[in-house]
Amino acid sequence: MSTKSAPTPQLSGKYAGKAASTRQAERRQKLLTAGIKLIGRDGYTATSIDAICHEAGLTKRYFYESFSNSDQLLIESYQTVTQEYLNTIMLSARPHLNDPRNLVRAGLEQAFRYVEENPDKARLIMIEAMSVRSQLGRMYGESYNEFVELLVGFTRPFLPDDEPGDVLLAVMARGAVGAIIHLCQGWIATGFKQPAHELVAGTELIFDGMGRVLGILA
Amino acid sequence: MSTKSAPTPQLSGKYAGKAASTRQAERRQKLLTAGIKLIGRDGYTATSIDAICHEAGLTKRYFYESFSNSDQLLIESYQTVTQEYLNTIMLSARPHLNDPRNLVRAGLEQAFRYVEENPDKARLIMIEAMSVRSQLGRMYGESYNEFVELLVGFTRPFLPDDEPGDVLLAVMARGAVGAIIHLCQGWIATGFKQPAHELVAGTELIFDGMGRVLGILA
DNA sequence: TATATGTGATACTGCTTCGTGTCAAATATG
DNA sequence: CATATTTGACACGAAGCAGTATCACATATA
Repeated sequence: MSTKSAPTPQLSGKYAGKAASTRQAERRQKLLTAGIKLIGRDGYTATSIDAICHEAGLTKRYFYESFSNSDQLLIESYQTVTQEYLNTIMLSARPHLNDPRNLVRAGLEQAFRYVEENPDKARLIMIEAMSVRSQLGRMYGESYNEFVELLVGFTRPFLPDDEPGDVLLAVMARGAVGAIIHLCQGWIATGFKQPAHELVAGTELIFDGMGRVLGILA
Repeated sequence: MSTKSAPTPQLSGKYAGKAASTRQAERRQKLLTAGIKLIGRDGYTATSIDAICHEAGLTKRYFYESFSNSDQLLIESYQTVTQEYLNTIMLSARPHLNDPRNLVRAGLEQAFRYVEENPDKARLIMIEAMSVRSQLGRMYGESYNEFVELLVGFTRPFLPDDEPGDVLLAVMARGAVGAIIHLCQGWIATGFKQPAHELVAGTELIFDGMGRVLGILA
């Protein structure tokens, strides 16, 4: 059919000096950042795909290049921020692995500090993700289990032999995580009026009590 | 203008043997019941006004007769169910007002039992209300404060003089409520697989620890 | 029976969003 | 310069929902 010379130019896929995969990854990251910001600030239902693209400086075509729909973006935003949150807490706690009281204090201080310093991200993972999680069904198991496991991992080295059993220990850890989350939710909703140190101190007392029940603290 | 005789019939507003106000109240109740069921079962964003009206056996006209929009219905559904939840817990706890351990146990047992017996209602007040609450801004203060106050009220009679101060006591109470709510959220999301008594026992341990910290329990 | 009001079904307008498609400009390659 | 790909701006159809309006029928009163 075609008698054209077919010079087949541009096979590398480079554009603006970057490879195709690089540009694609950058676009995806921009969308993720925009999604975290807008969903965290305005809420999931109030955030349209168009708004995210506008915030990211891209068009819808590139949204669907990286995500099949807005649910996918929410899930990935959630996982990204959760991981970051977890990492900062672990980093703060790591220097005190041998001292239960300072371990708890350092972890709690960072847990609340991160929320105050990143209110949008905190709102995303602590408030917005909840409703969708229930509809998406899955992912609740994963949701805060990483925190629970972190907590149990920190606790285990100090446990005496007559611990109350893994089942109850897991329930207590989940409850403790719930206490922190709930306090943060209220803190966010009331504009961080209460000083962080009060929240830390109160939460410390709860952990203190659990430590006594578990036979870790006097 | 009008030379009509104007016989002014039907001033009572009765219909189907009932007064206008009665019929109106019945319709409102039907809508509220339908809203609680559907929002709790399908989620707030997935529930349209049409669906609520269909479930209630009414038409949209009567929805707007009783509620200005779906937010109003959600708020009222939330308040209604929350009050009911609170009442059942208070009823179960009342016989044990002089015994901290049994007081806690009876309250917790009912707190979890209600959730298992009324999953839709529990999902409404524990999951669906959260996201909207944050958007509606207000109402977080009110949200679980009633539970917190209930808890503090139950606790106060047993407190020694050297309690850690109202501020910390309030933080602890909010944390405790958060622990219960979070455990219930996970319980709902995983289809009530875990036996209720395990959740009760684990939560009891948390309360036990707080009781020790507060000087109530040995 | 005649009239006025309550009720139910449904149509309709307006709006928003999703997901896709089109087209011209920008950039790379020969 | 010529051609192919990438990009950005925007248009378009389909769908869903909110809120209102219309019309026929049912019920109450005289």
